[in-house]
Amino acid sequence: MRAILSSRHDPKQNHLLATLPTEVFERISPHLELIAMPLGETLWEASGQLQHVYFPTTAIVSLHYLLENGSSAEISGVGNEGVVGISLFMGGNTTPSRAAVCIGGHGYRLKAHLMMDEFNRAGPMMRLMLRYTQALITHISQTAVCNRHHSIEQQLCRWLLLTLDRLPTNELTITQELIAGMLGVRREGITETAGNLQREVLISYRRGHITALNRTGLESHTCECYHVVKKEFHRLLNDAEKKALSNHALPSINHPTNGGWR
Amino acid sequence: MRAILSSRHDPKQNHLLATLPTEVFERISPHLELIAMPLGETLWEASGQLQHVYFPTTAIVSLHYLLENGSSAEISGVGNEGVVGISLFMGGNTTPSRAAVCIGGHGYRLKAHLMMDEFNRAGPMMRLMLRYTQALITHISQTAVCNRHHSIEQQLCRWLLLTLDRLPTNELTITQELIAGMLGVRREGITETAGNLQREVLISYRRGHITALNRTGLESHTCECYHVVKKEFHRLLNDAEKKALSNHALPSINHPTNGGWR
DNA sequence: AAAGTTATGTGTGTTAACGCACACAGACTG
DNA sequence: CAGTCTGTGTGCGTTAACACACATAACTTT
Repeated sequence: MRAILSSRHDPKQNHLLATLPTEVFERISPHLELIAMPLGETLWEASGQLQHVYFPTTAIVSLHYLLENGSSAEISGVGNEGVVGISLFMGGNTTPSRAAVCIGGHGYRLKAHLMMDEFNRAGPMMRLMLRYTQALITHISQTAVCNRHHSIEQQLCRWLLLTLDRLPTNELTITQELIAGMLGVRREGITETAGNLQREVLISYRRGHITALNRTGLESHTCECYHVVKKEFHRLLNDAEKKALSNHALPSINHPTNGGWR
Repeated sequence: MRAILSSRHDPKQNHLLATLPTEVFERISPHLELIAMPLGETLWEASGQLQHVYFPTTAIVSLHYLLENGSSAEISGVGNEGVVGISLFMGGNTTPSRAAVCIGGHGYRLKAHLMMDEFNRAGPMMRLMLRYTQALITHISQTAVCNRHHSIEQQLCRWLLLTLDRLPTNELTITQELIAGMLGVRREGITETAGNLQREVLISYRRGHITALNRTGLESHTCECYHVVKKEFHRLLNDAEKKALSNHALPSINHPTNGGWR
């Protein structure tokens, strides 16, 4: 179900794809399939087998875990800075967690076996995926720490900032209920906290929409976790990409200055 | 500072080393250096560069994060089932977290460049390390979920079980204060919970030592997180090792039935 | 425009974990 | 064997987040 290839869509809106050397990109680009990723769509259930890997451009996917008692918690989000489905090339092919679209939009997907072929060349694609995986590990780790020690307000700000950083706008289309599910807290807790942030004119919201009004203000209300994650993604996927991807004399080109992930 | 190679020590006490095909093992084994890993020793500070990777045999290392306010939380532990220093081959060479020995013992280390040489062959070593990394990601993810939703008692039981599974004995040499640091809770919380568990004759303890008396009982007091982690490690590093490591017609041999990680 | 659906607002009581303060006791040291 | 650490036990009061129960309000559908 190949969708319309309008000029509004470009695989290089995904920073990982944009970072690949031309040679690699040209090899896979005929097989990149533009897809709509509507809010709520499930990419896989816990322990489901992967048929594709997904490179979001305007969508954001939440990797999260459902507990036996029905509560949930997000492990990490993935937007235009990343790829969904790392367990494919890490060797497990599946995980105990789920993946679902939490901000609707678009993305590109690539068939699992084509990704494996490219990964198995042990070239720039492999190195890029491993670096991304390392960044993701930091993100997950920081989620663990944040869950333990920080307040709902700090966590909400962290989540909003990380999400906004992946989008061109400063408006999110999402309900408070969904956010509560991500953070693994009660919906009422989000309502109360969002109310406070709105009173301080850091955000404004209406039914199903949140707009950031003051990013600096949000940053001052969040915890160090936001900055740690940010910094690590930058270090692994921007700073070092030139030298790192070109290990073993493989040239790397075409790195956007910072890819919006600042 | 090569230590005494007594018959009590054998690199294959580490399950990853034991899983490597003979050819690979024989290539690196001359460079495996037996080291004492005394309680409290720091393998690296946050953002420190890696000189070695470590394969614990009888020691257990805690990967954890120190917050600006001084509190801490463990991200994951690593014992004889794993390796410390994955950021080396993932491409980052460092992480924002620390690594310190939390159960004293021994292990083997391998110089960073030798590990990289072997990894870069893109053979069984690489595949094994990636599978381990995937298992570690599950462990970290589950820590995040557990931190959000489960009680101190459940978490203490999880931590004790995961730790005991890595050791031949059922006695741990560790203080309640240290455990509190791992779980990121107050020491008093551990004292109280441990008191309850002792009253129920699941454990017994004295100053600096904890002995498990009833594993089944502990399992019934822990949360699903313990089982999820267990199962995933088994799936990735035992079940699948034969076929998975031997992708591309590379033979795998010498897999201990379950390596104590049941 | 009315009806239905889904999102948000607010209140009340409950609780697990916290922070602090200090008593006590096991274990090593001189 | 006394002295000194360093762990463990216990008792406060405090608090953030919880669970549950509704009221209200904003979009959607017909």
